[in-house]
Amino acid sequence: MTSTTPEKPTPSRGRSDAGAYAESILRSLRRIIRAIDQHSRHLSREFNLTVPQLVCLRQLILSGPSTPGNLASKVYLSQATVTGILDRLEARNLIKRERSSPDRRRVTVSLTDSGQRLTEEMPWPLQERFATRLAAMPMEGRQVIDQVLKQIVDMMEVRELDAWPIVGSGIWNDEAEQVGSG
Amino acid sequence: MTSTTPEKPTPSRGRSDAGAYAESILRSLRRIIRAIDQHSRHLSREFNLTVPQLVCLRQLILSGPSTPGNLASKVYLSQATVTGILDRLEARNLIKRERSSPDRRRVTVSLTDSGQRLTEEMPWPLQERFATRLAAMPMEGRQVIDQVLKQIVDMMEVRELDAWPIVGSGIWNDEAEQVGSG
DNA sequence: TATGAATGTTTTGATTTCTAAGGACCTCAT
DNA sequence: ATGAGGTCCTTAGAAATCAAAACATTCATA
Repeated sequence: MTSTTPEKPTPSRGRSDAGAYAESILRSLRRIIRAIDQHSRHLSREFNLTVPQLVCLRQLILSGPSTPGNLASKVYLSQATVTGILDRLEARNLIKRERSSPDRRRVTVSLTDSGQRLTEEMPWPLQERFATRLAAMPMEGRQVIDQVLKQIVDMMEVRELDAWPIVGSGIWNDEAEQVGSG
Repeated sequence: MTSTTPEKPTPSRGRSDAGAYAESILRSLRRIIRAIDQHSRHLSREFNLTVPQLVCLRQLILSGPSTPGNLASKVYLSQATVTGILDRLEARNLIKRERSSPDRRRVTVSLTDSGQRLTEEMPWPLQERFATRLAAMPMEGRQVIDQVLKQIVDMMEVRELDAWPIVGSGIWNDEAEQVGSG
């Protein structure tokens, strides 16, 4: 309780024209989340690994042994969630956990041989069809998808300092700040 | 730090240039899902309603009394998921369930008065900040976001119905999914 | 040395989410 | 009418997901 006392439900009305898009965006997001989940279950049936599990394993290959907390931040999951995922992977002997000697609070997570092998022969974590279609698009299109998603992340994620001008956030007005890369 | 992931296109094995975008897209999607989930928990703490619950309630206002299955398809959730959500809403007396008289398999779900009232004073299911920023964008920007998300949905969703031009040409058949004759 | 703040992980408790299986009910041939 | 096969909903079982609480450990400092 406390923190921000509910200073009365926000107006909630007043979505004049933005409203239509907002509804549609919400619907699309829901469908995307669902499609990802369904694909995850498909992978699980087929290869006995879910998408989050696969993502964690891949990250371990990419960055080498790591701690749960570190891994969590790399894959954008909470520490608690990663603990659960690691439990299941450990039970199947795909990763191992060891308490570090220097700082015994830390746990070092690393791939076992069979974990390494399995991960390497697993397919890409998102839909094969999606990847295929993405690859079939003109580069420009892929770039727009990438940019738009980053923009959504930017509009959605809560971050500490949050008082910047809303005016030109986007690839439409001008090149905008970061995001560029290339 | 904001959203600016230091995205140099990753040198993922194989994937050439589509790979870089694919990695980045996967990351962004994960972050979006997380942001939505976190907002849902925030709403839950603040108003005691999660996003899926709110979405179901809003849909009931929008379309009037409905059956669980119907509701599920409107909000893009499985029937089982909606059953669970309705259980919690019913326990709080925000909706009620009645078996239909003509066809007793069906259940009619409708809002109670307090459900109606509560739903109407709840805020928009997605981040206030997101909605605000969306509204602050030029119309074309919103439109592009909407279009891109729809495109992603289209690339991701598995729709097995809709006559695929499969016309058995042999080579494809053994791989072909369970299209048809289920 | 003791003690409290900080850090890192796991546990707890709740919800969401799905598929698959179970139960109730309807329809339509036979 | 009667049973087979659908349709609709709920239950079962499992994973993911988070915040918050509980543990374990380190570190600074009185």
